[in-house]
Amino acid sequence: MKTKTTECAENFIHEDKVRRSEKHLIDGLNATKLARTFQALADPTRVRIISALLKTELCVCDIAALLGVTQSAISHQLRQMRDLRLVRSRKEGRIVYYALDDEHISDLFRRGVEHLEHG
Amino acid sequence: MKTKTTECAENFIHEDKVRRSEKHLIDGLNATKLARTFQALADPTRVRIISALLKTELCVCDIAALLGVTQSAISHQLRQMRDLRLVRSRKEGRIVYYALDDEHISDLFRRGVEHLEHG
DNA sequence: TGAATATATGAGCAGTTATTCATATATTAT
DNA sequence: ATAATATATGAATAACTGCTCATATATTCA
Repeated sequence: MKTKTTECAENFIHEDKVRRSEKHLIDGLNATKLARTFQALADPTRVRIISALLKTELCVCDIAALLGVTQSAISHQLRQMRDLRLVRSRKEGRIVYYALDDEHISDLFRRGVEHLEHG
Repeated sequence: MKTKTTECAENFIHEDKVRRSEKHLIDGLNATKLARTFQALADPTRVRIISALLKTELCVCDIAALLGVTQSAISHQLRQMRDLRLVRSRKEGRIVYYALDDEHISDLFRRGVEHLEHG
């Protein structure tokens, strides 16, 4: 036969290690969910929005000005974040206030910051 | 003048809230760093690789077989993860073993899993 | 009513990313 | 030396993402 092998062996090379690993292995669906969770925090603008909302609600306008980002960009991100249940909104006249809506995420966020600080 | 205003006011709308928010605001550079940290966990394949390595080291071949992903795909991801210092590698003959190299990240990972479980 | 303001949104674009495919390198076995 | 095996990697591609630009909607104000 030709020299044709990019694939690994048919059986595991280290059965023992694989068995040990299998127990904690995450399945595809949960991996996707988990990845999506982290994805929510995987953008600088979203990270800054979250940091801005840590202690108080803010209107779109002020978030945009505070971060030095376009109103449109912020609005798009906020919509995404609302779909992900990261933030909730409250309308008062023509002003819309956004606030954090998920302590899980803000908890993860805080952990991330800790690692940044003494990592 | 024409009707031309997509921009918000020149001054903040809610000085008080903005002042409160400013104190905790993350700057662009740190936001980028933080986002990159979470980015590392923002992909299903990487998440599964991490879960596979939680309790033991594994060779590339076994990781690929265990996850049902191409050797090449795994190898590419591992390279990226090594550049990010998420994993380290050790070579023995023609076999390369990978293991987790960053408890910070695996800590974040575990937190994420917790949230999945009772979230 | 009409102008101004705050926010939302669709389309398009540019940059990024995960995977595949082909192939290279390194090590072991025959 | 030759074949087989384990891993790495470059190029190409397809999908995704974040932003901009133009514009729509909603509300307030004069």
